[in-house]
Amino acid sequence: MTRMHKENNLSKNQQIIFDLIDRSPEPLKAYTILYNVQKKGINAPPQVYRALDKLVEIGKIHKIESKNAFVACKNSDCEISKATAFSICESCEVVDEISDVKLSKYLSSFNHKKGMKFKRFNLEFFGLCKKCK
Amino acid sequence: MTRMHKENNLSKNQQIIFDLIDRSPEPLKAYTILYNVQKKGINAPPQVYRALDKLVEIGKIHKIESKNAFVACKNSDCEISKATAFSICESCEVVDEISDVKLSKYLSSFNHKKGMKFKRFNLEFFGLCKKCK
DNA sequence: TTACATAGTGTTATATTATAACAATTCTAA
DNA sequence: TTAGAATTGTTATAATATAACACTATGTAA
Repeated sequence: MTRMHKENNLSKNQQIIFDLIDRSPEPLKAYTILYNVQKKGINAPPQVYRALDKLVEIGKIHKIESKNAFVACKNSDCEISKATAFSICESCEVVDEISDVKLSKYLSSFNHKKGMKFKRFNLEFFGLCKKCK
Repeated sequence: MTRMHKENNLSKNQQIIFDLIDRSPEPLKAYTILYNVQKKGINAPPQVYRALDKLVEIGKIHKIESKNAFVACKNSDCEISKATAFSICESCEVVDEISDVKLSKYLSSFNHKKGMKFKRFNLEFFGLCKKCK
């Protein structure tokens, strides 16, 4: 019956949750998402976490690890969330995804002395944003 | 009564918990720490989390955000945990603190286009370590 | 030395974040 | 059209983290 929204590769729950995150001016936590989609028939944590996991996996959203919160990817050419960088204001908590080609290239080509080859990185900068400083 | 171990600025609980983390070859989670220090009279989560908070604050340990786990600082000249970088093996889960002066300088002087001034960053690289690849 | 502020401790309870497990449905590709 | 894969719905529970409060220890400045 209810068709999946395969035109953009997202299932029903994935689309509902992505839309919510994408429209949010700030990172959303899993349970905040849950409360906001209960009217759409998503009732339980696993439904939310499953959609989040998938959205992270395909690079539509990113997890801000220091906040346990999720933002939509604003960086269409980030290689499927393999190289993420964020700025986080410690006062107003605003989060921005950083799209800096030089930074991204520098880190993507960084090689560990101990012989480890990196596939992915996540960088979080903290400070005060323009407004707050 | 029991003197605090002020010779090195750590209180009793802080010292017990730091020693455990420092001796561990891998990042430790808060409840793993709790189970391991109960014989020393630390009984409840808040005691562990308070010590962890303080140890992070003074730079003796770092939190690996993607794992909710803690490691001792191996990098005596990292400016009190203001600039941290780690390599994490996705297979064996080994974590190493990266001490790379060039990397550290590059990131510490990185300036956001949007006018934010950074005070601190945390970088986590993921991949396969020498053994696992 | 006292007394006061600050930091640390111990404790119970609870909040927050995340997953296990299982049955059913929907989608996709052959 | 049918089998495998992905998704959904659901209940229960695990794992991570903090609130709140009473108390003790410590450092320091009068």
